[in-house]
Amino acid sequence: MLDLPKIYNYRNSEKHWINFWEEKKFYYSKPNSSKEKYVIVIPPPNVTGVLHIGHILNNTIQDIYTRWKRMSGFEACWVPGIDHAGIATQIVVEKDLLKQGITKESLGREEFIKKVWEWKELKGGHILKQLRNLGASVDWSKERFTLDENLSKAVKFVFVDLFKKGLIYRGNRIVNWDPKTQTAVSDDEIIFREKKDKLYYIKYYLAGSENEFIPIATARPETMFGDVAVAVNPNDDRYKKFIGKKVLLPVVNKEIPVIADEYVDIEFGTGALKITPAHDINDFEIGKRHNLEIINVLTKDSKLNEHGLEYEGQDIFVVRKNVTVRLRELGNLIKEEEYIHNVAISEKSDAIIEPFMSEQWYVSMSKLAEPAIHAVESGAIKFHPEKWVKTYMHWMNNLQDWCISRQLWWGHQIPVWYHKTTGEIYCETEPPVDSENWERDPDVLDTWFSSWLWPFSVFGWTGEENKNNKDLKFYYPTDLLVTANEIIYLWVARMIIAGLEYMHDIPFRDVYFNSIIRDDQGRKMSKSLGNSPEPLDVMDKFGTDALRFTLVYLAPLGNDVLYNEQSTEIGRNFVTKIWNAGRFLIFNYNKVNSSDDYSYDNYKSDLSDKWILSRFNSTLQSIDKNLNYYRLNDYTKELYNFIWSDFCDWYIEFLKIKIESNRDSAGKIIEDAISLFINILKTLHPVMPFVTEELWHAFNPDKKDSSISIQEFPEFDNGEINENIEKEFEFLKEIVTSIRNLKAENGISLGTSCEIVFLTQNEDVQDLIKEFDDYIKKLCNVSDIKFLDDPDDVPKNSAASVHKDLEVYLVLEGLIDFAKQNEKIQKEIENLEKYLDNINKKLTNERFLEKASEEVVEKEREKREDTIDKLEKLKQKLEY
RNA sequence: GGGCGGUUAGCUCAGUUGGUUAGAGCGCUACGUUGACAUCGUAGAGGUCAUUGGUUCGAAUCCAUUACCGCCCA
Repeated sequence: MLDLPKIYNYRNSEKHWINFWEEKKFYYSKPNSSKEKYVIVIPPPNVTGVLHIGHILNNTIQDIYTRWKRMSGFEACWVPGIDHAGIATQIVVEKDLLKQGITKESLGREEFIKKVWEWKELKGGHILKQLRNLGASVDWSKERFTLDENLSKAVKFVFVDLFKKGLIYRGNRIVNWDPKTQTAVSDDEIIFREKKDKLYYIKYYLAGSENEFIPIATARPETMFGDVAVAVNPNDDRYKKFIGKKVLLPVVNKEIPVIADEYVDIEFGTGALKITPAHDINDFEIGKRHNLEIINVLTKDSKLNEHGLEYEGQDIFVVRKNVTVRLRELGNLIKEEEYIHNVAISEKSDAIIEPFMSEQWYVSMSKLAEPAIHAVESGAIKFHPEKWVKTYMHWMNNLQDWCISRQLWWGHQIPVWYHKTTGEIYCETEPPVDSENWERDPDVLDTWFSSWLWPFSVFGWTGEENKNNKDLKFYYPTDLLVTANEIIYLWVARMIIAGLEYMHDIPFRDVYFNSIIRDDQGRKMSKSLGNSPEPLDVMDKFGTDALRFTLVYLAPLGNDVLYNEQSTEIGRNFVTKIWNAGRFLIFNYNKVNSSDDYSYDNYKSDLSDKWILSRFNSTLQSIDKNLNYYRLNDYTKELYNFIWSDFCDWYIEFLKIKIESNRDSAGKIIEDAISLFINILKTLHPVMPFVTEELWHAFNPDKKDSSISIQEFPEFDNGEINENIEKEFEFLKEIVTSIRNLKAENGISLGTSCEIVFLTQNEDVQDLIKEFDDYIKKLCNVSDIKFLDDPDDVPKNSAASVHKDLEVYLVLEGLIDFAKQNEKIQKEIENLEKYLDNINKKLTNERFLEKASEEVVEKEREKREDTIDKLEKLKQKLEY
């Protein structure tokens, strides 16, 4: 083996192994494997997307499971891909074109779409290339795009099928209208932002009256042209007398009724509400209940239409000003008040969203949802953490129909044609034969309408005709979905619905909702805040393994993660630790094998060897449990503690001494240690693929064409786990620690050699110390060890520590501060007395003795014995 | 307004079916460079487990209450 360089060059290592893994096609999967499959489909990122820190966690988790299952003998398959992101992509390309002075209208639909494809080929899907840097073990041969031919076929098939089943319909509803991009957007594409506005108080005079009026408070006077009623709460004494009468709508001079509705909040504003069903979702609902007319007063670019009288053609914000002026002139304006409220903004275009009546396509959800509710209720699909089941159910039981049409050009155009003369609707996957007589619906489908088919469309599903193709049969249903809880409705629920409707089976068995990563002040990472570290920079600065490890280590199941770049040091330091442990082993292997001072012989394992094997197997057992229960941070913590504390701090420290004191079998000793270390590397590989691959190859110079990623994941052996061995070794550790402690307390550096006296009557303890006296001497820098069995023989000038069946004395003439020692012992005695009091309280409590289990009582008795014993010895010490 | 979470060391968090003198990492203090590692080692200090009440022999853990914080939906 070649000695390792002092510093691990992760940059070279990462570049090298990424190319190596791809060249060797290790992660390509075949559907005819004899192995059991394990499948994950990636949540497809936007074609316009760039990698952010949340992607790193999400994809690292998918990679951990893919690599773990692959090493555990499964045919693992992780499918990568991207979605076409209708609005976002269209906006990006439109902006690009505008820079050259070109509008999409001047190009026409067909030419514009060509431009979008050109952009996609050139710049789109950059995020997948970034994902390569993460070491994602995806099957690149299966990369998919939601606008691929087959995936498009699937979308068309589903639309036509649902239409024919009567589950897709066209309706005139209020939608969230983005006046800038002129399309409907879904609730989920909207963000709310606080805005300072004004609340206008307006008199609506009672018809025929000069002085009686109802005061109305509104933030949107410009919509009054669409007012069809005034609503008050039926329990509001102020307005009871007006119910059923009419008021005169100012400016418009039209009479509208006063109606009663429980919805009206008596406390808010004046307690009277103007009802504009076309421009407010709540008004729309009230209008429906009272059978009111719907008057749309806006155009698609949010100007007033013909209902706006003299204001027709003016932008709504201009109208707001002008109407207010007019109302003041007319004497109808009572007052204006500052008003802060949340305004809906389009996430993609930043435009203020306008509730807008328009004709859109809808999917009727309630019937489709039933089996999807059952699938989660019955546990066929499991959520991790489980709490999201509640959120899911809450939504599923209050389902709204899904608006799927978008007034865009980029996407799947709706397969519906209208007859030019009869108006008849034709909905098929292929255009009508006499196409000259038909006009196609210009709208495209919501991007999620293709994403909801993702778990089977990626495997070639295009409809009924091939639902049993080879890939689907093998890969569907998939095993795990890893995603963010933000899209539980948007995507997860809909995939379950689609899977059950079209594959008659759930799309995945387990759903893991990964943590949301926030900055160290708890704020969401966002571009506008600039609080998101650039992942590629962090990877370059700390190493990819370091970032992967840190994020998983910090991400507890079900909670958010507060992250800042500096915390990546956790991972970086750990990588360094592992690297150096590997370097130490190789260095010693070479030393032992190149010198005549050492030889290879069989070696009978001692307590420390049995202990580390026991610890390793316990660790393996927990790893298995933690990965199965999706406790990923426990998986990393377990490994971190085992490697750092057990393997490095203790086992390697013992190993150094062991090799020197067993020179004839040093070869065997180091080989055993290396084979254990290689197994450790395998357990670490899923989360840290690069450094483990690098080290594995260093230890296996003859396996140049292979990879740690296709080795077998170590299985735990219950027979190696031995509680007694662990206890015994822990006692040994306690002895070593107590000597170091005595030295530190008395201001004696570890470098200063000194003498130790052990006082014990217990032969097992004596044997243990004798067996390891060499280790104790070296680990604590002790020159001499003596045994005593009579307390009277203990040297007067010594500091002591008391243990079960053992007292340890540090002999150092003249250097011990006895006052300080006594103080410390006194404190310990006080603590122990308090502790003993508590135990005694329990043991004298009859109800405790009655009701607590035998085991627990016995444990308390033992504790009492030990404490009394220890107290006694400590009190003796005080006498010196 | 409705729903779902959270509150444990200076900071970030573990603590899985109630039984530990409540743990880890970072930070802090002291000492240390002996052939893996200063991106390190050895040791130490640091907590009324948000409040109040209840259930229980026993509560950080279960129930209720209050306060504060966060998220989702309207």
